[in-house]
Amino acid sequence: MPRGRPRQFNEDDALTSAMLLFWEKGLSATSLDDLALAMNMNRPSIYNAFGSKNDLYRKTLARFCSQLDGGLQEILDAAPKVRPAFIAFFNQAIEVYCGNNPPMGCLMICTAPAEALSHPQVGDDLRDLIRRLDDGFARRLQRAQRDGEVSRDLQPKLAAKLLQATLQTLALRARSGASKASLRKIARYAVEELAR
Amino acid sequence: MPRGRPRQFNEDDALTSAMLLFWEKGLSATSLDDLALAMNMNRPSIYNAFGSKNDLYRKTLARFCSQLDGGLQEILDAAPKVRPAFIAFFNQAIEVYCGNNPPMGCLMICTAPAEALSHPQVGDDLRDLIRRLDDGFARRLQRAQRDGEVSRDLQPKLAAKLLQATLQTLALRARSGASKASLRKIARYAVEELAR
DNA sequence: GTGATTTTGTATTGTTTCGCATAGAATTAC
DNA sequence: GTAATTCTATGCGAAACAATACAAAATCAC
Repeated sequence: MPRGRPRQFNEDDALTSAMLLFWEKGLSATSLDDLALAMNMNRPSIYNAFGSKNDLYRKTLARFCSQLDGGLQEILDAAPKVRPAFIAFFNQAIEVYCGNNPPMGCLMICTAPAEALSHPQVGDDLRDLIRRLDDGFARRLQRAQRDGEVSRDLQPKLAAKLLQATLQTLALRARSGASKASLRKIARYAVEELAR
Repeated sequence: MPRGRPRQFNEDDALTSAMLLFWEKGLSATSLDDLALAMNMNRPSIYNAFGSKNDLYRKTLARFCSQLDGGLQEILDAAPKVRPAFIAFFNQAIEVYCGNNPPMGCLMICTAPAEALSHPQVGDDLRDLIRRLDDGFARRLQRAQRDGEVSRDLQPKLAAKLLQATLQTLALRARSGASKASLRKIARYAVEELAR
């Protein structure tokens, strides 16, 4: 049990509120006043709990990515057949990318690149996510190759990068207003053409 | 010949300087002081010549895109064979994306999504570029289909969207530090798998 | 030359920004 | 109870911000 005055806010909820704001407006365009309002906290409490604005942004990135890279990787591994696995993965991503109003795409892909050069740590976060997804996709394709589900002369590492390109285009297109249906078509075609 | 005091700056050079700054830092993180310094202009002169900071950003977007969508579309149409055409297109894009130090990717793809929701006109600019590239790619694939270069059951419009996904991943990966060589591999594999 | 016109440079507007200092409130340990 | 601890709340302050006002400077038309 902590000693002092109990916190008035729920750390997880506050982080979610911050994430939604960063997701919509990006890092630079979001002010601490905006955050304080949305998180229902005073600025000093934010500093105390999460550090600087940059720290807070990176914490929202980390949680977003661990869910994406964890929860979705699970989907990928669960399904026994590779193509339904990827289809389910992409459909879940589409739900996230289009799940807000207006659709906001991917927090990382749509807001981090703009900051990556000014804030090297954000660049590192971006690079890490890309690499983890490349690796996860490649492993799933290699498994499918062992299972004889895909051609022997498919190149898992390169195909994985194009499947991630597909994920990225879903994020960007979602943010620019594309419909779920059109995104699902892209995903289905990508899986047919790239994992065969 | 203009009537009043002659301009001390070259509009094209000034726009280029502004573009490089926006390209590196994005719209929100770039201040008018930064711009004035880089463009070698006073703030009032910037307003007079280019309007508000948003207007200036969108003017840099417009010029960047017209070069991308014009100059590169030319490459695409010039080559008689579809796969070399796309390879040349992607290699040219890689040169642009990795042509600065550090590599900055694509001005539109790496900086506009973050602003797209707060500034609807930027969202429109993004949507327009995506649509124009989809259309240009699809037309080139249809031509290849008429020429018998690619399979009759290839779906040009969907394949075009995946080729654009390839272009986008090149931009994002360039900005997160990937080497030209690794990007060229991705491009080559994408053309092999998607335009066949 | 004179007046019209456009750009330049200085200065300043009022706002917003981040991060913190400080005092007050709420809880636990003893 | 009292002291220690931790969070809250008001609000400060120095800096940065976008945008404009205004006069001086530089050109053209005539």
